[in-house]
Amino acid sequence: MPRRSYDQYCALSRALDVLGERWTLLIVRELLAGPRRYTDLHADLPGVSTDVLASRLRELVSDGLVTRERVTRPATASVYELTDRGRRLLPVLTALSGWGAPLLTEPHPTDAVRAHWFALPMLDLLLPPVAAAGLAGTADLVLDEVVCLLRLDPADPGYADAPAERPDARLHLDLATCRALAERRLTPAAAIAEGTLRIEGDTPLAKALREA
Amino acid sequence: MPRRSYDQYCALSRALDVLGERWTLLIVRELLAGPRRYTDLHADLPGVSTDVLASRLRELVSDGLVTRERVTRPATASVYELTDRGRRLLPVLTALSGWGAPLLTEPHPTDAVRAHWFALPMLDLLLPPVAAAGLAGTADLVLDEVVCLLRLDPADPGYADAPAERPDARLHLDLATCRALAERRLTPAAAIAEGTLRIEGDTPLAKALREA
DNA sequence: CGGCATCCGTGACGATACTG
DNA sequence: CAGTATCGTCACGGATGCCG
Repeated sequence: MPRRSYDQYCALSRALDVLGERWTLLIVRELLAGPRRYTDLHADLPGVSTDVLASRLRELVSDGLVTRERVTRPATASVYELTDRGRRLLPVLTALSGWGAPLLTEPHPTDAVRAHWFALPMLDLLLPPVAAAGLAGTADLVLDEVVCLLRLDPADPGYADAPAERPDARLHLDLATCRALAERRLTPAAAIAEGTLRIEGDTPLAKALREA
Repeated sequence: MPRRSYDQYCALSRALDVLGERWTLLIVRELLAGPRRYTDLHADLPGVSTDVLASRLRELVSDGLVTRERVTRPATASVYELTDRGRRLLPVLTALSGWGAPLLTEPHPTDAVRAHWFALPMLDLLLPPVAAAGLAGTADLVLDEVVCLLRLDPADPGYADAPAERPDARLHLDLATCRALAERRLTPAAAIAEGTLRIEGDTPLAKALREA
């Protein structure tokens, strides 16, 4: 039985037929941080009910955006991972994230927060200068003491919620600075001058980031 | 009473709180073609029920993406128009449209079709070369005999479903060519060589498009 | 314990009819 | 023309239960 469709011969409508249901794009956001088990997804998506999560994952697999693999260690579990087609949603997520940045004012008391949710706007900010310099590498994002990894590779950009073993650069900043950078109210150079952004490392990538 | 929210401190979630409901982004797509009356919107969004359309428009107005104005000529009507904030959704729509392009294979028998729905992928294709050349202007898109207007102005891109009075260029192509271009299976240069794309005009903009 | 399936209450949605 | 009113249906959210 086919899913509900807009029945319009339009690329946007077709994309929304696949992605438009509740939670779908947020699941993709989680999976952009790397392979995830069902329980991890459920933990990082507070409010999603178990059946809706299972249903969305099934749809994502059948639409070719996600693969599912069973593992037996440490426990029997399903691991979900984005396919290449799914990873190509990164520009969609960064565009949406960029548009939504001004809506991110003060946190609501009931808001959940995860560090890797801020990787999306930072990728949007840092990937262009890295690409312009013809570089690729990784950077740790240290946001209010919590670390996540940015894969600053124009050919295969992404992020993870764990720090890298040997990052090419390490960025220290707080939430307010991150928001200001995401909204383009502040340039990286100005943030460095202010002292609210610190970029460690002596690799070409770290230097390129400092000059961005 | 507040609307349903994901309650996540994340720019993407915030964007989806505003845009994630059914029909919302398709209404924005329609309004990117210029001011529209309620009846026009209802006609170009087959399947949307009157109450849902009215409700979405109210939400869009209250979220600052759309303005509503009452006019009395030719008849008493409401005219809806995107605000600047709403127009800034163009990159989001082109990203989604670009991702969805490969899903646009053969039309389903029940699919609706409108010429200006193809303006989105064409803007995505043509805006970069126009911007790179430092130009701005308008072009008519003649798609299987149906015409719509592309506003190829990097500072204020958009489209309309009516032809321009004096377009700087005029593009003739059919649906299959349009799809191939949108998916990047075909370059404009190759399409011109094949004869499936014809670009008329002797303005700098027309020349830039031919060289793209 | 992880990964769902089931049940149920609520709200969103779609179709039609109707009104200022 | 531009919606509101009504109603049936389905999607969603929360809780519970089952099964390897």
